[in-house]
Amino acid sequence: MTEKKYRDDDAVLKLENQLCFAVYACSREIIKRYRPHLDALGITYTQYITMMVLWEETTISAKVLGERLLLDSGTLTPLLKKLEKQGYITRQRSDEDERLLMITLTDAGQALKTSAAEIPYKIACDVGLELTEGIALREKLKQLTKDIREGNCEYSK
Amino acid sequence: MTEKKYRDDDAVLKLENQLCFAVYACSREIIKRYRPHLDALGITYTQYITMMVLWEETTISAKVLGERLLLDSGTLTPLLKKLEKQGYITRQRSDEDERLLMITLTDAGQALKTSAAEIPYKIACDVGLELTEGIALREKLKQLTKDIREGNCEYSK
DNA sequence: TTGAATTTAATTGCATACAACCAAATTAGC
DNA sequence: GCTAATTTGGTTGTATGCAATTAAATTCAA
Repeated sequence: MTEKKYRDDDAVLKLENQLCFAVYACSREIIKRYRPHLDALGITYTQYITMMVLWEETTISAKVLGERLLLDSGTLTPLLKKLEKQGYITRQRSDEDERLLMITLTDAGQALKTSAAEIPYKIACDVGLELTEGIALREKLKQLTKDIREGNCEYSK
Repeated sequence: MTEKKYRDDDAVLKLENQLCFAVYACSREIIKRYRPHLDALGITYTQYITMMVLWEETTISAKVLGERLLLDSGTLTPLLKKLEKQGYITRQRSDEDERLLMITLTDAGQALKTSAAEIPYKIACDVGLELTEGIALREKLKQLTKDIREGNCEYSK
């Protein structure tokens, strides 16, 4: 039983036992699957989820966009400039508050939605999860993300 | 019902409905939680999971290491050079096959494991999942990663 | 009302990720 | 044995991610 205890202590630092690595690896593999479909549209994965927010909102401040995507300005600023250069969005300061950078979907950006519409179906096929199972997994991950962000554990600062 | 159909079509491109974004966002938030603990050790998250494999194997080829971590040489090569510079590993060509770069844990690398041993417990506290629930989520993600990599769907190339 | 605190983007620096390409070593066929 | 194909790392270029800092605009407070 001493030996068993030894193995258990070691187990917490084994890669295969890490939830973090399971999430991290899965994320990268999923995004890799999107690439060929997104290459056809000329956008990256991060640009794709950014456009997704714009297809819902049409106009949104960079700050709120960052909150939705959980990305900060260091990531968003260059990404939004690229989307502007590609003609999918416009970037202009708010009249009421010059600090706010308002992002607006262009007609070309709206048109891109039509091209993107088939992607989720193609990916769903890859994933091979039942719809209800996929939804359950997604909601579990959302809850986990929320818990981690709120961090109600005093142990870790 | 026409209106309902319209809403359903739109739903597939909504950010909140994407499993990919749930995984992607969760991954980044988890890694963000690791940062303060890993900063104390002077390593990054990717270096941490790399060391995790070395703590199990002691010696491993760069190729097999990449297969374990699902990372390619473009990511691993500079990362391993940094770990070598920090004294945690050695990099040397195999005698039998000069193409193979053998990575070996040093004493300092082994010692680092002791410092890292508490991290999983601290993170587990943040995550706030029941053990069995965390295991279930982890295994679900592993299966999903496997399915995506194998990609038994002819629809997406 | 005016100087301090706050908010919001942008910038900088560092560390991934990964596709595409390249070079060296090895193996396979003939 | 010798050449072609394969294997394995390394390099390059592009695009994130994110902490830390800066700068401009706005709000708050005495």
